[in-house]
Amino acid sequence: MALFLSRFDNKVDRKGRVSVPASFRADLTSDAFAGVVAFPSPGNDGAIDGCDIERMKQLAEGIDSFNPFSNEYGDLATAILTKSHRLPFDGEGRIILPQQLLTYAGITNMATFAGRGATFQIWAPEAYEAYEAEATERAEAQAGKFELQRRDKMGEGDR
Amino acid sequence: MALFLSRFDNKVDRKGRVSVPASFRADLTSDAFAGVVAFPSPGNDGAIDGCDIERMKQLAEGIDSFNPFSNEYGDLATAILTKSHRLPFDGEGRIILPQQLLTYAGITNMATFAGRGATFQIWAPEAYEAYEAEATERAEAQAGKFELQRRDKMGEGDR
DNA sequence: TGTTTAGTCATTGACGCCCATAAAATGGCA
DNA sequence: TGCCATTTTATGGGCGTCAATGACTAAACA
Repeated sequence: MALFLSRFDNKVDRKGRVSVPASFRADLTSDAFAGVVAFPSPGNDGAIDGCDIERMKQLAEGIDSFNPFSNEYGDLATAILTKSHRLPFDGEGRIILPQQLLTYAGITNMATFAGRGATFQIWAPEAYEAYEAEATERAEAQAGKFELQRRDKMGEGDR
Repeated sequence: MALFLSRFDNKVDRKGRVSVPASFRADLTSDAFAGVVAFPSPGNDGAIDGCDIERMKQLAEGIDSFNPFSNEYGDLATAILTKSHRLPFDGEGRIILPQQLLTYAGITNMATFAGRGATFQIWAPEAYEAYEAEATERAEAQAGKFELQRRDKMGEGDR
């Protein structure tokens, strides 16, 4: 599984191109596709979720396990799959963020890449600052709970 | 499995021809057939469901292997299979949408292609806008349910 | 022979690909 | 530990190619 860490603030040029952090690229390059899959985050308003093609395939297969003509399938496909974009790397490891995503995230000059383990997010720097402050506060409040959760998971794995 | 993503709004010319998004074409081209299989969506009124020939075969087999004496599924099979069209690509990757489907979907000048993973849909742009708004709202309300589903899937994969 | 239908060619604008430069990180060596 | 050399990364710009679409021509039908 991919492991995206750290924060990077990169420039968006006139053509809408952004360098994807070099440390992310290896995990985003496979035989199937070399680039990012990006979509408006269902969880964080103003954030773009990014992941590799494999993860998106898993997501699509998960959705496909519903009846294809059901509301569940349609709603999830519409909220995620139709709003997703394949963004291939150019020779320099850059991607072009579509106008739609730039507008949604309020990105103009700079884009903040925030590693989140299996996925990452792309934000307008100011928006990320605000989010980080809130999220950090919440994380501290829930730190104890998280430790417990993690120990349980690891226990399962050992069995 | 095919992975159709994103949304594309393409022009429909006087003869009912539309360019299929280039990124869809690879997944729609096989030895068996190069083109789209299209039928009125059983799930969304006003939408045309599109897929590759392989998926349609699976659909036909799925229906066939299910209780063949069930009226519900018999009707559904007839509705889908009889109303399906093979729409081959021309030299430029365009298809001709039959009058019947154009009328059904209310498509005149423009057609919206909406990627849905293993399949995609074709809409009149205005109709899609309205649907997207509803579907996104419902999806947000059910986000928790979806997360649960995904976690189950990933758990299975690890075992 | 007029009219519709499908296949082929032409245009234009966006995007992919390439090269150049600058800034930063890394490693070697004194 | 401090300095220099080398490599990697980030960024900017130019140009060719391909996708989307419009126009044209040939074929089929009445």
